[in-house]
Amino acid sequence: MQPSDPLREQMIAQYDAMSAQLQQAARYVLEHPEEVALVSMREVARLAGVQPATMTRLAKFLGLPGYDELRAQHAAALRQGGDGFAAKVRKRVDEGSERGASDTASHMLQGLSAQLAKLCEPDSLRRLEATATRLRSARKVYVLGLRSSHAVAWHFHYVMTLLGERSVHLDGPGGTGGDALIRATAEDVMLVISIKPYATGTLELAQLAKEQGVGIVSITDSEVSPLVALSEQAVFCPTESDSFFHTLTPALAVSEVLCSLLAEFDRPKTLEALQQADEHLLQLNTYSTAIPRRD
Amino acid sequence: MQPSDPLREQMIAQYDAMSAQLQQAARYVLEHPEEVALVSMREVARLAGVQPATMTRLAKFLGLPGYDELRAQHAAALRQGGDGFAAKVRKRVDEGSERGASDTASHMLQGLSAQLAKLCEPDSLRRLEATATRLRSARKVYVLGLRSSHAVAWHFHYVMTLLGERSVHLDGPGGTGGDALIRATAEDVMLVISIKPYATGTLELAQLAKEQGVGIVSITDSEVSPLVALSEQAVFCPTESDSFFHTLTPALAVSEVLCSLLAEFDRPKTLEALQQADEHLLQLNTYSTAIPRRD
DNA sequence: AGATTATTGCAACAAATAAATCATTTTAAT
DNA sequence: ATTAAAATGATTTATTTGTTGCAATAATCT
Repeated sequence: MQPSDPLREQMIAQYDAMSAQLQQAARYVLEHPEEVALVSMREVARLAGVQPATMTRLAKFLGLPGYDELRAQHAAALRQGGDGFAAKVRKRVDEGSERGASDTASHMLQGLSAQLAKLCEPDSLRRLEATATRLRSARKVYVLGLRSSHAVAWHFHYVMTLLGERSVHLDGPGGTGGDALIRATAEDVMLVISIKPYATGTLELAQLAKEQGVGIVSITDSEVSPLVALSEQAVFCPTESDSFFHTLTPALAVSEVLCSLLAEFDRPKTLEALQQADEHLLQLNTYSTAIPRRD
Repeated sequence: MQPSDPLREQMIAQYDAMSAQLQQAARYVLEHPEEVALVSMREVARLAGVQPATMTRLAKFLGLPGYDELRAQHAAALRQGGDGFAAKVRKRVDEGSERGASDTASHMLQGLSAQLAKLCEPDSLRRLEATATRLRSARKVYVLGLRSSHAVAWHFHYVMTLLGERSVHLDGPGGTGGDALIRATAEDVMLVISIKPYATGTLELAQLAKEQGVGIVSITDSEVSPLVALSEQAVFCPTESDSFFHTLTPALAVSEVLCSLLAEFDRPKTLEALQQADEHLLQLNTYSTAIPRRD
């Protein structure tokens, strides 16, 4: 299946050096790698028509400490194959192995990279497109994301602001964030961002908005997120990382993709809006390329 | 994964009827179907953070005779997906031929994925580690990021807040953001985040801080960023994307890695801080898993 | 508030597992 | 043909597995 599987190659290379029973076992393993990963050794032995002990001996013959290692390797291969899209990105994980803290960092970044690659699965793309389409049809877009999701919500709103005046960020000092919903109608859509643990406030506001007839679309972390029940459309993004915290990076990526899709829908208008923004910010001296000196 | 997986659908449908522990178990199973097929029940339970018995109970709740059946079904699904390598490629080709918004999205996500992978280069890792080390030595960490970088700055600050009280976010209503610098000293460090176009305000504040003796570290987009001249350490992250906008996703990823490295430096303290935060937020009823009803 | 129910954690259990050990058979060499 | 040597089969053993029963806890209802 995979030409880059060193264990497979080794089995093929050493096949002729094996005894009859070992060959029979090896042949079955080569032809049914999934079974090795999925069922017990005894079952594999039975299917291969050899004694259980033979499987252990095969593993040792290959220089492995035991059969468990043989299964582990096949399981790892199946995990990669199963994930499909993320597979090619993940393959470098074993190779990295520098040292110390940069090891942690590297591992984490590779994980994130794989997660983004996973978002390219057809199902995710469909959801992204549907969500973008729904947002496009809205008169106003209310953006809601509390606590950790605040960063994503704010950024989405910020970009939308550059694009036009349709976006309203539901956040404000003194807990007045929800006030902007007062005049929300069924023509509007609310983009809700929330990942586990779900902030109570987010769910309450989303629920309220829905009762007002506002369409809800969401970026969340699971099919069983409480947001799903409220939403017309939802995009799912992974949040796991091998650090102490959940990662927001995939959620932000999703948000950026949505912005991008919305911008693409009407390129001329987008360009015009961006140019307006540019001029405005230029006049305000918002940006600079050198370190300004103060008076 | 496959929309036609009846067990998955059943779990999603009955999710709301499950108890808390059952939900936690089900969520893990939904998000990691391969693991269910590949490792033992006790291991799955450990990974899901529930008791072994809960996995058995989940299986029974779903109407299955026992956990073995749950695994068998997942194994069957994985067998199909595993050697369905060809099927997957075919699906991808079909998808490609229809061209559209999902094409843009897919392309963008793959680009982002590649950019994160690129951050694993030795030079980047060195810079990440050095920056984390410098931040670690600080008495206080001032976090500064305006305009588009606000999202990253805020998120970094938010995570650091969960970890302890060393972080100060330089942002506030009415342009008072810089005031917190009043008592900044040479023992402190400022983390500045800015990408092109560089906000003037960011550069000004950073410059001011440096004159006060505050050490500067930064996340920025280029070796020739104006921040480099001010900074003791800098991490560079790509920002290009094939959309109209620069992407912040790599910058956020870098920020998350920094948080993670800082957390790793002192694991016991981190765990304690997180537990404190948990308790605090629990008492405030900050989080919820169900849609709350209002009075 | 008290009673009842459901939920959860714990520990014990029998079954099944992989590995190790020993006995038997087969093979090859002198 | 006899004897080493290797290979195979059977048996045993220490773990590990999935399950179940029971007490402690939390939630719900009257």
